[in-house]
Order: sequence, then C-alpha cells, then structure tokens
Amino acid sequence: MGKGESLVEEKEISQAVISRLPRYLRYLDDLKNEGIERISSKELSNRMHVTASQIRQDFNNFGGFGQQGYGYNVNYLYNEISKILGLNKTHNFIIVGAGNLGRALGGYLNFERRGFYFLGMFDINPERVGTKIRDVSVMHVDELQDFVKKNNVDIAVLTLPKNSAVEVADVLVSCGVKAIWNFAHVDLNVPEDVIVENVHLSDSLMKLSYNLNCHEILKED
Amino acid sequence: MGKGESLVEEKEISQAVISRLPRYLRYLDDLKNEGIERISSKELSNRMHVTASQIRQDFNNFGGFGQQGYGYNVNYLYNEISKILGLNKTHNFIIVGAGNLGRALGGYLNFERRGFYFLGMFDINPERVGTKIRDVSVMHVDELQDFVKKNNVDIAVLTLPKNSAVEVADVLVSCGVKAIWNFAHVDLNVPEDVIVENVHLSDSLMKLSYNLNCHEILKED
DNA sequence: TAGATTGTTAATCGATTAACAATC
DNA sequence: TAGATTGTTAATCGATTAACAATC
Repeated sequence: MGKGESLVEEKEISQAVISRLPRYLRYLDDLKNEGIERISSKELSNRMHVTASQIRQDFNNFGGFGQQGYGYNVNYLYNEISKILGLNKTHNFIIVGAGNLGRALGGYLNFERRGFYFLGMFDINPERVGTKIRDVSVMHVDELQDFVKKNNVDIAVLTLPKNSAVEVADVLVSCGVKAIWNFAHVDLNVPEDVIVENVHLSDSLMKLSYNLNCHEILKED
Repeated sequence: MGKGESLVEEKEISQAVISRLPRYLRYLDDLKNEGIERISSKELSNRMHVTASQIRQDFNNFGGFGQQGYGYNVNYLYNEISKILGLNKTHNFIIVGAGNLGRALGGYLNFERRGFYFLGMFDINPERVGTKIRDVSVMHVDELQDFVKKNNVDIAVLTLPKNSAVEVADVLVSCGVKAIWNFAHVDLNVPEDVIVENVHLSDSLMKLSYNLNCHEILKED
C-alpha cells in the first residue's frame, strides 16, 4: 500500500503543509487510541474541521497513502507522517539558558517519547551551574563549545535574553549545530543551511490581545 | 498625521497581517533605541527582509501611518501598532496548571511591561497549592470558578495535560472568560466569541525536525 | 519646484477548494 | 459488478508583489 518511500528529489513542500502534519498526527493518535483502523478524508475532515480536499492534497504531496474506495489505514498513515517529520530518528538537544522556561523544557518528558533526547544545559549564572534538571546538571556556558564538539548535538534550544541569544547562536553555528529552536525575542541571523524554528511567546500573546480587543470593538456596534 | 483612528466598521484584517505586527513592533523598538526618528518602507524592508510593498500594504490596512516623501515616524508608528494590538490597555491573566511551564510563564516579568498582569495560579495537585510564584500563591482548581467570578480575568493560560485542559476550558468559558492562551497539546472546542491562541510546542519541534531532516536528505544528493 | 516616498490599484503568485476520472 | 473514495487536474480564492499616480 502506498508508494511514498523516497522523499528525496521531489519538489519542495510548502511550510503551510508541514505545519499541518503534527496536527494530523495528533488526530491519528486519537483514532488509534479509539481503536479505529481506517478513516476516509471525509470523516477526518469532519473531526478536524478542515476540507477533505485539503487533507488529500496534503497527503499527496508525499506520494499517496490511501486506497480508492477504502480510505486511509490509520496506523500506516500515522507511521508515514511520523517518518516524514523525522520522528523515527533520534535527535539530541541541549538547552542554553537555565531560567524558568529552559528548566520547563528540560523537564518535559514527552519530547523523549518522540525521540528528542536532552543532553545538556548551560547558563552563565554561577548560581545556576551545578543544579540539576532530571539527571542533567547545568554547565557553565564556557563549556558549551567543548561540549558541542565532543557530543552529537542536533538541536540547540535558546531560552535566554535577546542579546545573549544572538551571541550564543553564532558560537553554536561555528561549532556545527544545524538546528536552533529559538525562544528568544529576536531574529537570529544564521547561514541558510542552519534551521531556525522560532517560538516568540510575546508575539503570540499580542496576537491573542489583538483578537480579544478587535472582537470587543466589534461587539459594541 | 495619519487617519487610522477608528478600527470599528472596517473590513476584517487577515490573521497573516496580525501575525506580522508584533515583529514590526520589535524592529521599531530597536529603531527607537538607536535614536532613529523616521524610516521609509524601503529601509525597513532591508532590515526585516520583507518587501517594502508588503510593509506598506500591511500598514494601510489600518489607514495609513506615513507621509509621502518622508516615510514613517518611528515613534508614532510604534504607538499606533501598540494600540492596534491592544497593548495600551491592561489585561489580567490567570494560569491553570502550576507545572514547570506554568511557573515559567508566571515568572516572566516582561508581560507586565506590555500591560499583562498575573493575577492567580491554579493546580489540582495539593503539594503545589500554597507555593508561590512571585507574589502569587497557587490555589486549588476548586477555587477557580469562584476566583474568576470575583475578579476581572481577561485571559486564562492553560498549561496542563490535554484531558484536563478540555475540562478546564469548559469551566472557564462558563464563567465568562473570553480568551484562552492554550499550551495544551489539544484543540479546544469553545464558542466562537471566545478567542483561543494555541502554542503547541511539540508541533513546533516536529516542524523543526522535518526541516532538519529534509535538509540533510537534500544534502546527500 | 524637484525628489522622495507613500497609498492604492493592478498583476502575479501560491494555496485552497471543487470536481471528476481512475481504481480499489 | 456497484459503491466508495482516492489521486489529480482545473477553478477559485486570497495573499504577495509590482507599478505608478498622488502628494508631501
């Protein structure tokens, strides 16, 4: 069933599509837990409140996971999407910035379930150095470069103030780190072969604020 | 200068535009700090790596903040965008779920600078009840309903497991909370007059993972 | 006034939706 | 086979970019 083996060579997939994949995965996980083995794009569209057309288009970017007249096999589809997202591989990550947010992310066990392993944590504050998150102790940023060179670090998570974030990003790039999960409130300038995924919490809160207020304004009419 | 006073009555602004406003605000803040008083869409486009055309289109959704032949006044533009985002008003928020992430958000002082005030925190775990984040002590969720009714809560932040998040959202909606900042890994079903802004961290990490892996695949060619 | 740069309309591009032939 | 539902092409919609007249 299906033929979407090789992801290589195909044309580039838009980020809009990629952004939807984790959500599909979530719904497929629910279906698995409900013991449902097959699902049509129509049924899935009802659950997810998106069009069946979009669902089929999205999946067909990767070569067709369904069967005419039958629909999609839930387990198979789940596994294929997992593979597309790279969740079949393991990824090691470090966290730079041992403040509350860094510690929260370091302590979040669910990442491990998806193959993301927490290798180390760094901070510039001597008071934080030596403290522990799970079984990882906080090291001083001076040790960062050395650590990255000696260990297989795939992803660096930045949970520190904006100025330090820019500096640390440069160091990480120079050590060969290929992906940065950036929580700092700043845009990082890195070579184009380095992946940056931004989580700007205050941007998100401002968007919420806009929608809350514009809604209230509309109500006054 | 400008004429974008009334946001009322005008046609709806797309979320794509709204999502870009906080980023403009960030760059304008930088410009202010550099002591720059005016900027053209061209200069700003160079800094932000977006087209000047998009910048002008975005701003003109709200009625024109610039002056032909001059450009935009940095301070004025900053203030107008702040107003559009509702940052001139104060918003009170509570956090439900006093785990690491909830505590991190409660302890984040920068929100206050933008007018978001941390009013209360709730958890179901008796061990957490009574502990403090800044000067806010954690209450038991049993007190949630009462607290919301007695206080002016604009935004509820959900940092708890998915099942509880769905339940708590229902309670909050029934108490009249109009906005939810949802960090739980689940889609909430709320009436359409309630604003939900999702921050799905694992979705973001999966997107990073995809880009990291597809990049590596491309490199192998 | 001449030069600069906006505001705005028109053109292009990409993403979403609709339709239907292919096929299980 | 008949019915269902995909895969895929074509149509539509919306968002981005280009162009230029308006005007400071």
